[in-house]
Amino acid sequence: MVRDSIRILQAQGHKATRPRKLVLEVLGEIENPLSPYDIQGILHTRGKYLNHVTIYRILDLLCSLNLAHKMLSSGGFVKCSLDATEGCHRFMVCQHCGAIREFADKELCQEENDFAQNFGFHTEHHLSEFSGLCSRCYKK
Amino acid sequence: MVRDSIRILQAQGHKATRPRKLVLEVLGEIENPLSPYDIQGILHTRGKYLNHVTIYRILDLLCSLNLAHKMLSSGGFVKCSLDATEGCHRFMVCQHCGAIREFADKELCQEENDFAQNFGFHTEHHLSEFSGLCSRCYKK
DNA sequence: GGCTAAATGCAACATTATTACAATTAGCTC
DNA sequence: GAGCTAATTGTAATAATGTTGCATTTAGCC
Ligand SMILES: [Mn+2]
Ligand SMILES: [Mn+2]
Ligand SMILES: [Zn+2]
Ligand SMILES: [Zn+2]
Repeated sequence: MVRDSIRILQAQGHKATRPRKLVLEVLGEIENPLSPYDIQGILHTRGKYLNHVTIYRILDLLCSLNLAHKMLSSGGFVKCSLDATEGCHRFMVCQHCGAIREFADKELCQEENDFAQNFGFHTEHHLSEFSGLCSRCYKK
Repeated sequence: MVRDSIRILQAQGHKATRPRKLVLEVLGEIENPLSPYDIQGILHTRGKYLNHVTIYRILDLLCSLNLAHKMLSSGGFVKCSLDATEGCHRFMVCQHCGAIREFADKELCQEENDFAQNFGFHTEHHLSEFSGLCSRCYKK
């Protein structure tokens, strides 16, 4: 996964730098979306330092290459996660316990593509967030 | 629309204050999502002043009552718009010209509800953002 | 190992968001 | 309509997030 991203990076003429590897490493292993400062914090606990400006720039690059994606998080912050699902990022956010679950579904994408087509809109990326109650919290 | 919101506000024991009326007024007439500072700016051009803290608090309240909603904007900021569509907020954002078009679709909601149900998730709000090319930019 | 464009770090700044507390006001009672 | 009071707003201070310009470093190349 991270290796793939680095290959794509290089194939597009970008360097495989230490900061880029570190950011990809974190994104690759943490399931939840992460803000730039989240990433900085995680790396900090591992004794690695990256300037926040650098992290912003790396995330911008990854997004522009579709290797990562910005999304709406429960708190409203910009987050990024590795783009394992080619333009489809969906999240279920529990309003009660805050749990976030990411998933992808190509059928929904198709429906959305068709729908947008009616407006002459050509869709490339699908982001969505369902808020409600997770199975645990719903039972209560 | 705004009148309705005020009624709901009062029914829940909240006061119909001048700042709340002003924020609702703006949200009700501007079609695009607005950030707290957007709202402050619009009011400013009309000779009305509201402190940004007040606006944040009002938007929080409106969201908690489902009278408004936070969303991902093209720039990644938190925006709010009046909730005319009961838990369904969908946006098409053109990656080229930045145009934002809001819409709602109950069929998509149904599909999403069903999908989430498979995970035991009970969906209450649907947010989605399609990014791609609007009809104009796609032609070029 | 040196060269050079690309990338990072740093500093300064801009914007957005939150907190604590004092001042004001909407809605109620009389 | 005047007075009362809890709710709301404004103010000030601060925190968190995001951007820009420029000096320094480094990856990829010869
Ligand atoms: Mn993507
Ligand atoms: Mn809503
Ligand atoms: Zn839950
Ligand atoms: Zn366009």
